[in-house]
Amino acid sequence: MPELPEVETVRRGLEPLVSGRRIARVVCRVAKLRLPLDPQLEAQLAGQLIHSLGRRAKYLLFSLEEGTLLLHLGMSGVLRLVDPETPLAKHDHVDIALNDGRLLRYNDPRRFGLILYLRGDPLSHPRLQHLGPEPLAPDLPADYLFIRSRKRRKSIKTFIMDQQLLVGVGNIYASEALFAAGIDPRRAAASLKRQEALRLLQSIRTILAEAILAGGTTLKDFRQSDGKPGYFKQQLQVYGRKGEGCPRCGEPIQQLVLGQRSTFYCGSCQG
DNA sequence: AATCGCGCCTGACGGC
DNA sequence: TGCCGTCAGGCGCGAT
Repeated sequence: MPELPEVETVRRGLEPLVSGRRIARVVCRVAKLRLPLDPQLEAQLAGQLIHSLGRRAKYLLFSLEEGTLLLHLGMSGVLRLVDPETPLAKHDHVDIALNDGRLLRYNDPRRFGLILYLRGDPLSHPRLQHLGPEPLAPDLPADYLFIRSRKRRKSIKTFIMDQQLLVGVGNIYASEALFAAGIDPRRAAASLKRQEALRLLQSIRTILAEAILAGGTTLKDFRQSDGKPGYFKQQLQVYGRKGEGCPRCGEPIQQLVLGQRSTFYCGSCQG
């Protein structure tokens, strides 16, 4: 569900509210998300000061006095700061009570999310160490995508969604970036000319940045940390718009499946 | 090494 | 009304 802009939106919303707070206690109501929750989790976190809230790829990283709390929202995870009297809803799996009385509440119907407590350097954890660069890093070379795409035969759309290549691009923004760059999602990655690959990376960066400014995209589940939806859905040009007129040329938007994921594009603008 | 397909879960929706 | 199939923002695994 959440791609980079949604996770970053959550991070920005929560950061000022959790930094400097102490974790009073933790309550886990479900045994298993993507992985079984560590039975020690409640004890490991209790009493710890939260130094800061960071992000790597689509992971949130709570930097604690001792170690790091890693949290991934999966497809349907929602993390919100709520008042303690807020009634429990279905799929409210974990509460992290802070010393100011409020609760960080994790809700996740599909339970593809992940919550993990790590000691030591979180970036060297197996889940994080093979991740590609951050697309919004200022020092990412403009020709990074071009260089890496040589000899890669898979479709350019599945290629840019590969988190080992580049992090943060999921199914929505992959279609959007390819539309913005005017590139057919079915083309082999290696078939992109230099200028096309440069344009695509630039489109990815622009769209992710704009989506962050809009507070992310809400299709159904996603909520900002204050409970409001993300507003980038209104700016989606092709995703979810099969049959509607292309915003550029008016031809109907096409839909197909690539790598088992729905893909939207304009057959006439994206060559 | 790279690529593909599947499975993990629940819920919403459309067709019959 | 209900049942059934399909689909959904992610990721890791095993087979090829």
